[in-house]
Amino acid sequence: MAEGLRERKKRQTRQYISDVATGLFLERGFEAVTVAEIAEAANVSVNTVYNYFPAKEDLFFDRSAGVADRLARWVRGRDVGESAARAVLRELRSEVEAVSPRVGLMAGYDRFMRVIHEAPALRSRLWSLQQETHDILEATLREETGAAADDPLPDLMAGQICWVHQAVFVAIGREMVAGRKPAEVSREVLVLMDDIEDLLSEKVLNYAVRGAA
Amino acid sequence: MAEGLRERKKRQTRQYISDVATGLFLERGFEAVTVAEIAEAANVSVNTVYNYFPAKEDLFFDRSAGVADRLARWVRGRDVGESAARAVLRELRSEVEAVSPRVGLMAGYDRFMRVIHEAPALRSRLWSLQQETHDILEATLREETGAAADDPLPDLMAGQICWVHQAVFVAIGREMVAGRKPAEVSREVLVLMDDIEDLLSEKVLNYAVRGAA
DNA sequence: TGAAAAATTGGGGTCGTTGCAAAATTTCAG
DNA sequence: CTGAAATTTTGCAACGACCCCAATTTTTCA
Repeated sequence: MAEGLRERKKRQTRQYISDVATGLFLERGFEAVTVAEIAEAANVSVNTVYNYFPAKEDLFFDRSAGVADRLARWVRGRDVGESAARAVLRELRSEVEAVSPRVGLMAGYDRFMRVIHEAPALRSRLWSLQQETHDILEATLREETGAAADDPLPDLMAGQICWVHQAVFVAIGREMVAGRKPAEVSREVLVLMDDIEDLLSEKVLNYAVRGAA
Repeated sequence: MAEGLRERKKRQTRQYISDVATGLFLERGFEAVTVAEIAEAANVSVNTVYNYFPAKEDLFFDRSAGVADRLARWVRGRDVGESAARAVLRELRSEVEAVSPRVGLMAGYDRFMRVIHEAPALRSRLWSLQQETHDILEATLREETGAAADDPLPDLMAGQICWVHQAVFVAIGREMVAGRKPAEVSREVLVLMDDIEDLLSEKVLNYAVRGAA
């Protein structure tokens, strides 16, 4: 059973509104497009837009669900004998090496970045996402290491690991906006990641090592 | 001569509006206070408020001018033989040890933090400030080390140093909001700073050492 | 003292966002 | 197949931040 035609239609409508909105944003910028225009272009009322999306920014970031816990997932999936930081570095390198769209290495990603760059509201959203990523990662580290509630280390370690993540993404964003080709950026970022790893202390690189299975 | 009564009056008006606004914000929260209310309470028109402050948030952060370049100033003022990171750690420890209001160690600072915490627009502003701090610090490190324009290190080092700064401030904010006494928080944060320094690699701790005078 | 410069104001308007109640649509029991 | 119930969509009105512009008041200085 398809669990209702209603549900399907709702998801459809939601997706359609988001698509139309994203299209307009990429074409004319975030601030230049009004919610009323989006509604009209999607053949719904403004209220319907707000029924699905709590704010205008959510129309843009709809695709990026499940990004906030990516770091935490990587940490949870680390190998035996591997630390949290090294797991993240490994996964990140793997994505970069594969020129994966998941890390922004794709033709046309520069358009996305440019739209974000020009809209303070969207940049603000990215910071929120970063914060969320940090909080989830901290909680995960706390669980995985069994650290006490007043242990400051999970917080600090999450900060360091998020910094790695952020540095990589900022670099990718900058190069892509500068008009470089994904493959080029991939190679360049891989050497940057060596620099980044060099700046991490042994304490960070050896935190939360997974014990023998 | 006093360079004009006009200038004086302008500064006075500006200060007064900001004071009235801050008072209202601390009393009732950022979002609950309307710009129209502020204008009325300050005996000016709404347009005058916007003449002095580009946005509502600027009314709250008016005091924090010159915060964005504090890290850069500390780095520029480092001793002979001292690195950028160590200079920041030293100055920061000095402020924390002195229970300085400049780092939020003062009675009533919890009110500030709480207002910020509850208003997304204000949190967003803090992130902007952090970003500005980073950019200024990066530029300073580039100058001070004479690094090439495509050298990634100043960017990364600025990231690490800003992380230190941010970790300290977040900790202070959290403890103050929790209702702790400034002196207590000071002691506690000093030991946290030892943990933080422990997480920095030698590369970071020895970057941009000032040569002999 | 009077004209130029600058500050303040009021009015009107746009846009994001919310609340509410009416209207259209979908579901499902009988 | 039908009608009532549940749910979605919509229109309308409103609030608040913010902007533009022209009128007006205040300050400056020749």
